[in-house]
Amino acid sequence: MDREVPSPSVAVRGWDEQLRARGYRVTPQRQLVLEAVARLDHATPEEIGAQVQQTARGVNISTIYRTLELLEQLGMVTHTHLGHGAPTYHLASHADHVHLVCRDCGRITEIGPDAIRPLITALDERHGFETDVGHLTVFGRCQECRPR
Amino acid sequence: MDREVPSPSVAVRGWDEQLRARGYRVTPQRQLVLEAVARLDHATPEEIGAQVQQTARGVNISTIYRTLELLEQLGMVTHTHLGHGAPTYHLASHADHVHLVCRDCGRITEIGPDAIRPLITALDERHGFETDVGHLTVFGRCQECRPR
DNA sequence: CTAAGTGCAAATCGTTTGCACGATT
DNA sequence: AATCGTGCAAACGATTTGCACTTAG
Repeated sequence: MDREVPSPSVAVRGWDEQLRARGYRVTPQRQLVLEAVARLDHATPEEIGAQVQQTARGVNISTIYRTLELLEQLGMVTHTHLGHGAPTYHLASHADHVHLVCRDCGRITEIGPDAIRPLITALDERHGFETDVGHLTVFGRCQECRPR
Repeated sequence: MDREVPSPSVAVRGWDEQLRARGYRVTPQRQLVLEAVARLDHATPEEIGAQVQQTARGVNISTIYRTLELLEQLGMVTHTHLGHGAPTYHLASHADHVHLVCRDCGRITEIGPDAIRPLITALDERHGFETDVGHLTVFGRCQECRPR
């Protein structure tokens, strides 16, 4: 790839160092994917691919997948399943929230972790289960779609 | 299909009436799928297909999908996403529970709805959101896999 | 008899993989 | 220069669809 690597709108502090430190290489593709994840928030691999294309044509979708897998493994991004299709990725630093997905209108509401504190505590105390908050999605019906 | 329809090990009371009442036909395939869902609990379409095959060979996988969609629409069955692969189906009457999925060992724990009552209440009061309990899956780490 | 349901095969969607070429260290 | 990373194309698993044939009502 003939594109140079400019200083990124730093999405993750020291992302490049983190890569090198663990023996991975710093490539334009990896930077672009990370930036796309940061910019789009909750985007599918395909959407991330499209976003990346806007800067550098020719980045293959399989590279997107491989890169997302790597970044997730390194703890920089995480994914959640909203609905039935492809998973959506977001920065790990932005993971501490829960998604409410309306089964009728499809609207996705993001809420802070406060509402689920009691759940987390209950699962911990009663089942010894450590909840992965960022991965939690609650399906149901939103205010507008509920019968009054 | 040359198989007669015997009285089923009734999985859903009046399932056949419910179908006819809404203008749908009662077929051996639909009965078999419903029985398979009831018997297997948390089974994927493919597993349900395999179970159905044991009684009647030649039932196509696409029929399984179409039937599950219908039964779900009629409120007889529901599905949940445990992990990344195919969704799992179970009887709607058996829906009032939550799944805890361990990201490390993959173990699935089923717990009663009590632990999430506070969550349901909070989402309702604070966001007007009506939670679909049967569809809720919590990812995290189970007691055995947590570092002590 | 007639519309609804099914089987079959092909199409589609999301994702993964093998391999040769190119780029980072 | 030696690997690691990428692009490309093909393989894959899960699900959907078009269409002709079958069957419940």
